[in-house]
Amino acid sequence: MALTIYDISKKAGVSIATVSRVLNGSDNVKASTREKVMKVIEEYDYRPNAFARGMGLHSLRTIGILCADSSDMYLARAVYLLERELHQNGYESLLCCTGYELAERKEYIRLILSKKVDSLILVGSHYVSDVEEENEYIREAAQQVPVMLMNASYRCPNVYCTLSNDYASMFEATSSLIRAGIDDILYLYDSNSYSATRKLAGYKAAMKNHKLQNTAPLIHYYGGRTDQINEITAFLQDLADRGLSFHGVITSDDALAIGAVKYGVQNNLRIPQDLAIIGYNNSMLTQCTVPEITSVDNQPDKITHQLIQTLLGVLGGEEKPAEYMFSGKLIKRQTTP
Amino acid sequence: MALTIYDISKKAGVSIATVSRVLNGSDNVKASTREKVMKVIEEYDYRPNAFARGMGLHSLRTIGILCADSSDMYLARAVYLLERELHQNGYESLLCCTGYELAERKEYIRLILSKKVDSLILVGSHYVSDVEEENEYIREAAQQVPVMLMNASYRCPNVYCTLSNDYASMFEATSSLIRAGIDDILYLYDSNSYSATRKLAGYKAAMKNHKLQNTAPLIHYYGGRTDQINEITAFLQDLADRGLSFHGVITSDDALAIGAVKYGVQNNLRIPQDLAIIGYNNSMLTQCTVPEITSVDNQPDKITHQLIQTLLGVLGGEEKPAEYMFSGKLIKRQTTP
DNA sequence: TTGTACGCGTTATCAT
DNA sequence: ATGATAACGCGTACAA
Repeated sequence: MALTIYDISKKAGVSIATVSRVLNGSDNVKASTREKVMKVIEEYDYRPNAFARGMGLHSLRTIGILCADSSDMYLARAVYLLERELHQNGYESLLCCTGYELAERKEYIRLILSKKVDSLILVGSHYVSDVEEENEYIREAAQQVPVMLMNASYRCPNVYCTLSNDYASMFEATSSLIRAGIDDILYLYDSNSYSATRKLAGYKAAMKNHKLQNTAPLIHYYGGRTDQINEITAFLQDLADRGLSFHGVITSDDALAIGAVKYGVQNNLRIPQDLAIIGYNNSMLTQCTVPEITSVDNQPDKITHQLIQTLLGVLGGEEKPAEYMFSGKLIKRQTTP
Repeated sequence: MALTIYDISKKAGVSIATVSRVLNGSDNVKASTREKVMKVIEEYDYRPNAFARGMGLHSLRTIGILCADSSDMYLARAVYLLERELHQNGYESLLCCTGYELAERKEYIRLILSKKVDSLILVGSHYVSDVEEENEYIREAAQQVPVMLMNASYRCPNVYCTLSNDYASMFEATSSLIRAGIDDILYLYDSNSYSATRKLAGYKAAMKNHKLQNTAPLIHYYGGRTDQINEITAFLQDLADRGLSFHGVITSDDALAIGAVKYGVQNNLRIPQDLAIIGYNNSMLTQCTVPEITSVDNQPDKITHQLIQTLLGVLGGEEKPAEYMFSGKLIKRQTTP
């Protein structure tokens, strides 16, 4: 059995209260006493029991990080950054891969809240739905602990959002192609999440802004798996075979853009002259093809950093803005003029 | 304040012992009593306090998943699979991104053990060193909880290993190129971990097996970041510029293989006739290039599944083998003859 | 089958 | 500055 605070107090010849004070860095301890106790603690490598500690403090300094799929490149990066910064600040991370189903998400959150986490971080905009009643579970969670949303926006007490301005980024990306003289820009996406909706809106607005109204035939949803690049290529090939004409492709994700590059190569199209391509997320995938892919960097590093800072502030009792918005950057490479 | 077991017991008109029995599925409860208690529990959505529960049970059903960097594609996949299967079996996952430094790893493990996890899963072979004293921390951890190693091997009581036979996979990959008539096979790697060492040994053995002794000039360590593909390409270009001749490249990771493909394309080499390439991990990267990359699938799905099954067995008090070894598969694509 | 009473290892509140 | 002691909320012998 592991040592308890009683054992240490006996060995050090003090009361458990004093040991506790030393442990928690209280000022009210004589230097010599503190030293004496510390010596015993180190000698026996004593660590306070986490459960008992949690009972006393009503916290184990643990944060629940929820994401649909932590093997997704973008989400994985976010989770990594969040965990590292939390750890630096003395918090541990309970990882929850909830999948994309609402029911599963709900159940997972109920469970995790009963484990007494200090806060919940919802990574990715899949957690916010257009249907208000599907967001009810967020409201409920926020009644117990602060809820942090990464890349989604939802107004509710005790919910804090940190996100990238996907609308503006996509507006700018689309506009840049139009300015280069490309009219028929295919928009390819694979999600209906909050941020996906914002991206699409940015594309539409840019097209409309340049009097390109009839975008409906150019907007396509790819429902397959994004790690099956060849299926994406086939999807585009099929569209072309059916007579759709396009000289630009903008995608909601770099993987989709890879499919577009392969489609172009496969059809001996000159890139970017015959086919310009812009991806999203500025992942390492953009460097994997020849030519390399122009993409939007929405700065996950900055977002995660701000999110954690906000969280620490909130946990410390500070008042914090309910929403932080960052701008993305178009990183030009070889698939655009 | 949240409800306690006392509140529930009062409302249900029973003692806390009975509520506890209902909660923990004891048989010794009359059906009608159980129903009565359950009704109250559900009515108030009562959840037992996790800390108090942990104290009683000496467990919160939490597993520590440690990996150097959860944004690495391969590790991210493994973490995801582990978390999902643990969750299905009623365990939560404490994620720890420890980085690649020994000191940091040690400190992280000490911390995490004090949080009373039921077991530690060390993902990736970086955790096992050639230097025995650098593995001391594993022995110590194993004295407290079962330690599961994914893709590494280390013999020690209470340590269980589940891994892929990287030696055999690399032996086979190398042999296949040699059989195709390629003698000068460059070996490019980026790690000195346990599994990296095994891979290299497999390459060497295959070369030696075919009387190709002088491999030293062909073996190269790339110390840069693997998500900077262009640096990898430049690295190979530099080797070629210095007069090194090679018609095959085998890499310890798919990202490195991407660099090789780009090197080939850049120099107008015919792939695979002038330059054959084999990657490792069979990640989505293999499908990102033209031509697509032949790679080794070391079946992370099977490994993680077995690892969890072993873990559950061990936690349940069963006797389990100390090591499980899986075979990899060479997935042939377009970069090999 | 059910209830009582104690133990678990802390933190926190009083005294002193 | 230090010590005694009461919570904290649950599990579980043991008793009934």
